Amino acid sequence: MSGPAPVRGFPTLGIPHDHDMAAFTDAAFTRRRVKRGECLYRAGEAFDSIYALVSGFFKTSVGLEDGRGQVIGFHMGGELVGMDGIGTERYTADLIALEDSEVCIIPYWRLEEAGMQRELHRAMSRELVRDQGLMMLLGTMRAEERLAAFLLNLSQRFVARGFSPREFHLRMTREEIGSYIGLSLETVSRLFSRFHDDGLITVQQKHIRILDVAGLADVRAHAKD
Amino acid sequence: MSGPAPVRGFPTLGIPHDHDMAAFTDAAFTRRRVKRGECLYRAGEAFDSIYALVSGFFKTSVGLEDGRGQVIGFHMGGELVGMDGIGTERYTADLIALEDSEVCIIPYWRLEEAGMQRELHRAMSRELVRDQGLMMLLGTMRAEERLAAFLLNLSQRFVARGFSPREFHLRMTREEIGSYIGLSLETVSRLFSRFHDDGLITVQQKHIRILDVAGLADVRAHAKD
DNA sequence: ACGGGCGATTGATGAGCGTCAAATTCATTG
DNA sequence: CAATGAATTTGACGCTCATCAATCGCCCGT
Repeated sequence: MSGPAPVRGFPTLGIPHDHDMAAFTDAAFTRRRVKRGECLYRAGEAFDSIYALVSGFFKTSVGLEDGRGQVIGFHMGGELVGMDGIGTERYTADLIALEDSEVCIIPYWRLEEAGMQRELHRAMSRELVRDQGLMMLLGTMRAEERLAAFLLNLSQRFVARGFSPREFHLRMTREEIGSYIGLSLETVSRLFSRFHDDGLITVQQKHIRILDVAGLADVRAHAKD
Repeated sequence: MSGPAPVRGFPTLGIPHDHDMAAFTDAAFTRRRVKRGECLYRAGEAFDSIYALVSGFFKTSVGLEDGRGQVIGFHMGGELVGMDGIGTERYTADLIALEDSEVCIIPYWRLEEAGMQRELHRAMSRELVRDQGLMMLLGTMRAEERLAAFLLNLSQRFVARGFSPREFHLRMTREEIGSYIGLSLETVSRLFSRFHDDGLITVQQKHIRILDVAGLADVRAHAKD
């Protein structure tokens, strides 16, 4: 009696395929356009709605009273955000658009009557798994591995949405990347340069092209050597 | 137009008060006793049930194929675990009892017919917030602050369950603590000794007594000095 | 009760990465 | 189009914390 083989996959930092989102972006819910830099909700505000991201790019971040804060997630079209507010009736993080975007506003109470709870469960569960991946990254990986994992994850999510997996524009600053993966902005910049020198990627400002996917995956996998 | 003041609280690493758990531990669901070291589910196994922890102490951990792994949560009576399996129909982490314990087995499909989805939403949302706290800890805090935050969180959770907030038994090893908060077991041990020398706590093996709550909170709050 | 083994403590050493600083490039606005 | 400020790059330095190693003590089972 061996049972199913344990899945020991590498942390995903986000599930590439968010299917079944069509139900959330249906015409039944009101849409809203948000411009770059705009904030959909802030930590502490009363919770009322969940947001289905239709298009664009977002970050969620939390702050400490002493000013220190951290980016805890990047989000793109097809993802659901705001579920952190269900438990306490208040959002616990800020959601900020990193480019002009569009969202669907889904009042929480309407989920029940719409019979979309299964979808909500799945979305929340996926976020729990995503968080597990980020905690693994922050807890066990070294700087190189973190950035490689970050880039590969972005690549996966872009390709799942019909964009090129090898060439994309970063919507966030080095500082935001560093905050997300637990590094200083200088270290992030240095690692971009090193990956560039090693022929793994090309970097021009926020434009990234991945030249050697396998090489990046190796960086991510090998602890030290 | 100022809006509600943003709540900039310190990461909680777990919500002390898990009310409304009574519905989950009702006689309607089958109970099971697990002995120390036993495993309720493993990463990769087919998901079917959620578990309501009645009594005892547990850890959840995930592994990497190269052997590196991490403790991603400690759980005690009154908490709900296993929701990570909903999205993929497979658990994504191991759940292991750290002492003789008791759980309620809640088949996922029975949640709907029991009308307990609201409770499930709340429980999952609280876990999302807990994960946010741990990511903050792993991403922005220094070693001292991490251990102080860990101890204060344990204290809060114990008192919420009717135990003493200032005196308790650690159910986990130094290695498991270190894995959870992103430090080596040696650093954890050294910090226990330092806190002891500073008069903040007394440590005898796994028996902890908190002497100076405010002092610990200060360690947690002050970045450097 | 006793022995074996795991967990914990403590020290020494150095690597990794944060911090400070300066120069450079890019983006945005008047 | 020029100018100002923000974002990025790169270097130098040092601190924090991981690693390696040895010892000690507690807990468990026989």
